[in-house]
Formats: sequence, C-alpha cells, structure tokens
Amino acid sequence: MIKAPESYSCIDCKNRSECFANLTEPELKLVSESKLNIKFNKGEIIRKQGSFVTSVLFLKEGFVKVYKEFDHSEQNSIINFNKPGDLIGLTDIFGESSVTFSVAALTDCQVCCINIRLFEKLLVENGKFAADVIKSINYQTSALFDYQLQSNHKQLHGRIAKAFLVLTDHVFMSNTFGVYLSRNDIAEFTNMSSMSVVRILKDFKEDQVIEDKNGYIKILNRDKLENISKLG
Amino acid sequence: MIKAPESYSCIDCKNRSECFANLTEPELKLVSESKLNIKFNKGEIIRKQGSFVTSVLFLKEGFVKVYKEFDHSEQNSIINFNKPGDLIGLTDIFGESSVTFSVAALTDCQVCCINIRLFEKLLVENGKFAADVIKSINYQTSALFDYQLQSNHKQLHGRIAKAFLVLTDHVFMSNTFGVYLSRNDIAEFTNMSSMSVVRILKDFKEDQVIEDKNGYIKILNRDKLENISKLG
DNA sequence: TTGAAAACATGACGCATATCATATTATTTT
DNA sequence: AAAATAATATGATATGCGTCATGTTTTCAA
Repeated sequence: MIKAPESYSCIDCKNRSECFANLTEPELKLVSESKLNIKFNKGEIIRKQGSFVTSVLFLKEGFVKVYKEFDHSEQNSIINFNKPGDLIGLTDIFGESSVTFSVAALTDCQVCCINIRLFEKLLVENGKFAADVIKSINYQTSALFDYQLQSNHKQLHGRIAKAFLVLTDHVFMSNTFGVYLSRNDIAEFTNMSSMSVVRILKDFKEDQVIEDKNGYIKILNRDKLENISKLG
Repeated sequence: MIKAPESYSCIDCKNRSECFANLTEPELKLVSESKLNIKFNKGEIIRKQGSFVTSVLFLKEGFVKVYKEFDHSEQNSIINFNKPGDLIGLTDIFGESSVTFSVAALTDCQVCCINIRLFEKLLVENGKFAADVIKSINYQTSALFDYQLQSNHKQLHGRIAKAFLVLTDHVFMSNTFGVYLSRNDIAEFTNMSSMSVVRILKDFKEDQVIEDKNGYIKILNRDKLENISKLG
C-alpha cells in the first residue's frame, strides 16, 4: 500500500462516478484536493471492519470484495464485488463511527479515498448531489438485498447459478470472469461450504454449463444457468 | 381502507418522523397539502409488490409487516416490522417505477401517503433534508442487512432468538409483543418452516425463556435468549 | 349455535448439505 | 530444485431441518 505517484485531478477523471455529475467545479476541486490516491496490491485489506470511518472509497482501477465478518463463525459473507468506477462505503455516511464491513483487493487496485466529512458537507450543501447519492445507494442496496433474500429460497445449485449471473451481468460485464475467484470466495458469496462449491462446479463443468481454466470461469450456457437459477 | 375523517396538518403532527426536522414551514405545508391520510384495517394490504410507486408512507398509527414475494416459492420473506413514526418506502425513491416489496397491516393503521415526486423534489432543493433522509436510509438498511446476514450463520433456535431480540428492542420496545404474530409470520421473518417455529417455541416455553398467551409473546429470560442468539 | 375453515401441534420420515478424513494438485518459500 | 504450505478434490458419514400425514384447537361466518 503506497501512495500513487501521480494524483490526477477529479475534474478530468474519465471514469469518475456519475454521482459527481451535479457537483460544481469548485466543489469538485475540493474533492480533488482532499482525496488520497492509494495503490493496493492483490490480497491486501483496504478497509477493515470495526476501524474508524474516515473516507468514502472510489475504486479507480481493479476489483475488490466487500465482506462481513462474524463473531462466532469462521466463515465470512461476501456482500458484493466491486469494479472500476464504483463508490464504496456510501452506506457508512452519517452512520456509526466504525466501519460495518471489510474490503479486500482481488487484484492490484487504485483507490481514491474521499474524506467522508467533506462528502457529508457537500451532501448538505448540494441537494442535487444528495439526490444522486440517494439514487446510487438505493439502487445498490436493493439489488444486494434482493440477492440475499432470493438466495435463501434456493438450494445450492440455484444459488451458485444466481451468483454467476450476478457476476457476469453486474461485475465483470462479460461471460468470462476477469478475476480469479477461489472456491472459498464463491462459498462466502453464496453462503455455503467450500466443499459444496467444489461439487457443484464439478456438476456444472460436466454439464457444459461453465468452463474453468485455472480458476478463470467462463459461462458456456447462459440459458441453462438461468434455468437452474430460477428453479432453485 | 377509507380516507380518515380528520386530516391533521403535518406542521403540528406530534409523532412525525425526525426526517422532517429540516424542512421549512412552506415545505412542510406542501407536504401537508399533498398527503393522503388513509385508514387500513387489520389484515389489509397497504402496498402490493409490483404496483406503481406513487408515495412514501408515513405510519402514524399501528403496526405493519414489510415483505417480499417470490416467483417460484409459496413462502414470503418478511424484511421488517414497522411501528408508529416510521417512514416506509424510502428505498423506492429515485428507483424503479414499481414497488419492490409488499406492506400489510398487522393492526388497524393510520397511514399518511406523501407524494413521492414531491418528496424527490424536496430532496433536490433541500440538502439538509436529503442528508436526514440518507441517514435514515442508511441506518435502516444496514440494520436489516445485518439481521439477514447473521441469520444465515445461525441455526433455527439462534435465528428465532435473534428475531425476538430485534422485535423487543426495535419494534415493540417492550418485553411483551404488542401485536399478535402468527407462527407463519415468525417463520417468514426467520426464513424457516412454520412447523419448525412451532417446535422451537415449544422448547422456549418449556425452558421458561418465553411465555405465549394466545399468541402474545412475552420474553421471560432475556439473558438466555441473548445466549442462544449468540451461540447460533 | 353449528359447521367450516384456518391456525396450531406433533410424530415419522427423507433429503440436502455440512463435516470429517484423506488425497491430490497448485503455489509459495527457502 | 526441494520443502512447505495452501487450495482443490472426493468419498463416507452425520444431522439439521423440511415435508408429509394426521390430529387438535381456535376463529370466523352463516
């Protein structure tokens, strides 16, 4: 974890979040001046559950997993995977002082840390910005909530099928997963044991639903996957 | 479902949501003029999943359950129980045109329906109001998300114990549940079968953890309940 | 008040899924 | 390159929990 050499201005950042569309130039400048641009290596923990909330994260480059740890359990729950352009930590705004989840880098990452107090100040001063943030929060959380609830009503094959559809459609935007996901990652995203993941992936490979080359999964038969997901 | 005879002004509503604290008097007047005050009877559906979003609901009197229905499943999932003073439907703001969950009255209810377009307009124009709404959304959703995720890591006794703690602490604010909850309601809130609920409630009664008089549950031993909840 | 329907209760059974034990294969470290 | 560690794989076993069947009680309508 080192500070990136060149710290671009937010004003000409090409892949900045659409949440910032309604910030004025002076406001964007404030964001730009306050932000820290940090590089994380694959595997590093970007944010640890329980630590103080100091910033909202903008993921400029790379992929991360957002997960929750539990007191009386070894296994974590992965809540979401994020991709370049995503804002992380909006749900901690105006909230408790300690972070409610952990974030870890799945690949090398570039992260912009935006001071959360500045963020909150801008929300109060600029209603349009606030509206965009509300929109973003609502969109994200309702999708994630849906995913979790639907998961409860499916058995294992359906759960993994659903998870893979979410990953292709909303994270990797491609039939091929651009990032190596361990069996354990998949287990924590679907709330099952990693042994079960192994078994189901074997079934999926035998049925030509997916291909798995060194952990890089590719969806071969989307229709079948959707069917498995629906039928539970 | 009939329109309530006397429609009080929001300006002197005693138990209005703290979200409205930063609205100006003219803004509050707009809300007041646009709102519909409706009375629902116990058991009636207040809002149906899939219908058009037209309003944010303010629960003035009574208790409701908020739940999600699924295509390929008989059983619903209850997401939350709401009490007087709660705003319902904030997560639909700036979202899809159709409602993502259903709401049903557990008791007779008084509900204020606030036009959602007005609500959105006020958010854009008044950043302080928007900030309060963000705070409220984040507080609610993070609590509900936590509950669901923790639920996944517990087995049945722990799940019901946790559910009862949430109900006492955040819904009924009392050791005694002020509302009749059916076995099926409890099942849908804890994502288990109603037969399992029956069995576990029997255990809890035998162990003097709860008392159950005609469906009105009272917590007798909170420490024990917390322990069961923790240990899963 | 009576009949019908809904909610509650309880035991027997079966299945899905976690756990355990043990290989085998990859990956990292020295 | 060798050793050590971690990730993946796979069969056997155990069990938690849902489903089914059946009975009882409560609620509600006529």
